[in-house]
Amino acid sequence: MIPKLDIPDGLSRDAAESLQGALAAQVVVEDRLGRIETVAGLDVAYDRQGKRATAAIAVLRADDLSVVETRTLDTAIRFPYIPGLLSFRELPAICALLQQVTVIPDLLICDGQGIAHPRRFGLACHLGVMFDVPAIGCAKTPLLGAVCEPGLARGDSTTLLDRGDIVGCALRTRSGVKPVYVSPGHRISVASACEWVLKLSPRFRLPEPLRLADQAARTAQADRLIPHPKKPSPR
DNA sequence: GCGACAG
DNA sequence: ATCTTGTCGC
Repeated sequence: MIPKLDIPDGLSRDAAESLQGALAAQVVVEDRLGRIETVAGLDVAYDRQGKRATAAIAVLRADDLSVVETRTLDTAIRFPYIPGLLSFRELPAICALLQQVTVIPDLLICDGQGIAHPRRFGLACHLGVMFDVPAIGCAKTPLLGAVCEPGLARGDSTTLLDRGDIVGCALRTRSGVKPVYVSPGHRISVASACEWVLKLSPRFRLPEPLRLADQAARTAQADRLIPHPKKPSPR
């Protein structure tokens, strides 16, 4: 599958922000899900010098959370980390990786914000719009918004408000553990995004697809420094 | 102007 | 994100 959009190289900060403002109009914050059989978690790990990035994807079956496939890809970093412009740093690697996957998953979850963003166009939105696939942003800390502490039980949540808009929610996926910050990326509502994240987090704080992708990215990053392939991938 | 600021 | 040791708790 070919993404309908591309991220130019050597983009200036101003140009990147303008691009977000324009692309934000394409985001659909309503449920346009279709049948969801596979869900994928996407994450990126970096080396110590901040030169190379390893993107990882973990594809799971939505019904029983069994792993369908895990894949990683190493690339050079071309954009610095700037709050609000994370997608320009991580998407090149993620997109390249996603294009290697046999079948694009029915729902994507990434480590970062969706519309809970200054220009309503966080990483999850950019990814979702590029591939025109339902996407959810699930961050470990909020980027903005008035955040109230949700109840202590698993499933408790509070809405994330910013400039009069409900942009997501703080969701407790594990009793007594810090909540995660969920916001729609594309083709999904705040309510559905929260439901999916909760459903995908039966045991740990982070949804299983994201947790496994995070794990895969770090392992691959470590193996890049010291090749220790215990389980060589087939082919 | 000052502080905050996903990964 | 990454650096970085031990430690408390289920």
